Amino acid sequence: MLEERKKKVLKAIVEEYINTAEPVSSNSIVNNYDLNYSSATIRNEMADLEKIGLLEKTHTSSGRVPSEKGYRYYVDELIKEDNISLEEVKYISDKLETKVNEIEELTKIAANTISEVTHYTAVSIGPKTNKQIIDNIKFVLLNTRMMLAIILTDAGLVKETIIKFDEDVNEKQVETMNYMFNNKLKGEPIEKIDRPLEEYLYDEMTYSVKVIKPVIEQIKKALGEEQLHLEGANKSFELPEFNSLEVAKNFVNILDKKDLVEDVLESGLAEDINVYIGEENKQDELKDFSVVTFKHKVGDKDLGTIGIIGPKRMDYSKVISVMKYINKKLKDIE
Amino acid sequence: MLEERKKKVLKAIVEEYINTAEPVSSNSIVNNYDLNYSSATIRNEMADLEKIGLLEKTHTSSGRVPSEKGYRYYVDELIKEDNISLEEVKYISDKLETKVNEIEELTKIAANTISEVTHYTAVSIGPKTNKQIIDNIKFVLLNTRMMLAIILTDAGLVKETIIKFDEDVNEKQVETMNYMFNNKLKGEPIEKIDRPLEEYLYDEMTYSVKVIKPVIEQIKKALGEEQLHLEGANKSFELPEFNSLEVAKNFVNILDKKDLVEDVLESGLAEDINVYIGEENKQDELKDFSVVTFKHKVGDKDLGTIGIIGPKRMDYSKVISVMKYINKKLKDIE
DNA sequence: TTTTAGCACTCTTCATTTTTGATTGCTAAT
DNA sequence: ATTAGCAATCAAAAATGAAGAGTGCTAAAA
Repeated sequence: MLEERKKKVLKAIVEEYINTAEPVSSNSIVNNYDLNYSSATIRNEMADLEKIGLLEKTHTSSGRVPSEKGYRYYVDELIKEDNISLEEVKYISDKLETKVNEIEELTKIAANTISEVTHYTAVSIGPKTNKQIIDNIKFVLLNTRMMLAIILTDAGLVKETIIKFDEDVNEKQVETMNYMFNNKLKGEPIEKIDRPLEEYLYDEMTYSVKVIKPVIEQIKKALGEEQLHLEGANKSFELPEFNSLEVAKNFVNILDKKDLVEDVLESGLAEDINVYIGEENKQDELKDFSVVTFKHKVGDKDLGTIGIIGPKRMDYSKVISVMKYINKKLKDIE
Repeated sequence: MLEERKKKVLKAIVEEYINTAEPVSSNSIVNNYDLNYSSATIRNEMADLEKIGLLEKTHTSSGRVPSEKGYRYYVDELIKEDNISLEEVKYISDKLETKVNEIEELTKIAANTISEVTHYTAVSIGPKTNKQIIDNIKFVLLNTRMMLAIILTDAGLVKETIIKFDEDVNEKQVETMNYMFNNKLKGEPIEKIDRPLEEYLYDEMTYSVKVIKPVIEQIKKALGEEQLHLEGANKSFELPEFNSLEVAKNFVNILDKKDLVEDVLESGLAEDINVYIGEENKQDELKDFSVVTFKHKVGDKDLGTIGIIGPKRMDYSKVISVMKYINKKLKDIE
């Protein structure tokens, strides 16, 4: 347990560093934060905080910079109040009130809003489908060789996909499919659309493999496609840490790897807001960045995940407050 | 009209510069290209080419760099043969053979392929819908307050969109809508879904505005949404010109502005391949970049546009060859 | 007339040195 | 326990200098 004054010093240094991106000197916090001690006293405290690994120096005569452990302590112990202004609350409420017909659309809007308010890069991904319960499957014949499959889940998710055939298909066949698929799948989780089901259907239906196979294949493909979305990639480039070409390049590379970003969004374990600082990230590529994510959930229903990827020197207090507020708002909507 | 030797010198300089990104000296092209003259002779030619504005110097004692006019001359007059290898042809053919059910998907794959083969950043956008002829409109009731609208066009495009209602809707209403919309719109271009049509439908149908209005609104919205797609943003960052932070930042900013990229893709006027070099771009933001685009078209049917955004020092010969080949292949598929 | 060898001149790049200034840690006084 | 004061440290910026790549021009050669 840290003494009260040490906490104050650490908090001041973290916040000053978040603001300026420059190593923080003993003098600068004496002047700008209400610590009525001389710089020498602060220096002693800083030396202590460095000893227990919460601060770091870039070189012997430089100011201090928070270590990852320092940020972690700050996030866990030193941010108490919400850091969100009335204007921001208003702005967020307004944007989330847009009428949308699809959950994915809402998630995108939320990601966009977070990026706008925090000035960091946001990513989002639609709901994980494979655990969702199938409520209804509809097939609609578009023409003799083209059909639309529509899958509705209990979470209110609607997925459509086009299926093309190599031979003509008629209404009667589609009706049978409608019956068979619903009969077999209604109430089951989406992941049930698997190998055994395929075989069952081959057996059960008299229609050729040429008809059933593309249906199953395409449905699986469509449901598997995670729709990744990116907001405000350019915003990060305004930050001083992105003046290093290496950092900028790494960042672009990360955003370009969809699998990686997906993995980042999916690896959040906490109930509400996940914060991963630098090396805490499971992904090697992210060890110089911080990530904050949350799952948009109503009950057990997973409706998508939204995250921010930014520098370790991230305004955690703002980001977490905004995310909490948006998460709450989203729950209200659904 | 340029003398033959001057053409050779210009070609050599442009190609050397495309390869090395370094100002080209008289010596380097004497050694590496088959110009059997002394460096002094080449220097004289270079001075002449500079006088007529095809070359530039970065400072008095530096080698030459092509001017935009120089690149233009190179593109228009100096690239004759296709610059595409057997391996590349094979690679492209293989990738385009992937079975896809939607045109947008095919366009994405094509964009990805172009990016892979040329190592530049590719962007693509789905077809402009408003001129397409409506072949069929289908409405499918998903539940009492949710409906799916499916629009098929003569170009083989299928667009679906979900529509939510504030009041319950029944099958009979949907049937009437099916009839009315098709009756009024089949054979008409999509842009016909406009104000007069709305009013006509309000009059003609007995259902409340609460039902008709969201249908029209949402259909218009869904059809208006251009699906922008990006491939290989990170590839550009490997190029030496992107070592300048300013250039890198500009580039990220461009890619982030969807309207701008859309505009870039849409502003191609040429019949097949459009090449815009630096200041030739209508968009201010692109004056330090070059853009090559083409429209994926079958007959009059617009099926999407694909483009590359890269440095002015772009391998025009490779990019144009690859695009021509892919364009041809795409036509074969449809 | 065209081409080229040769050389002075220009300018960038890179490495090295010097200067400046911010900041610390320590010591001794408060 | 706190702080004033000061030497020591180190990065960043500025200044200096040497090396080298490339040109343009002139006068000779083809």
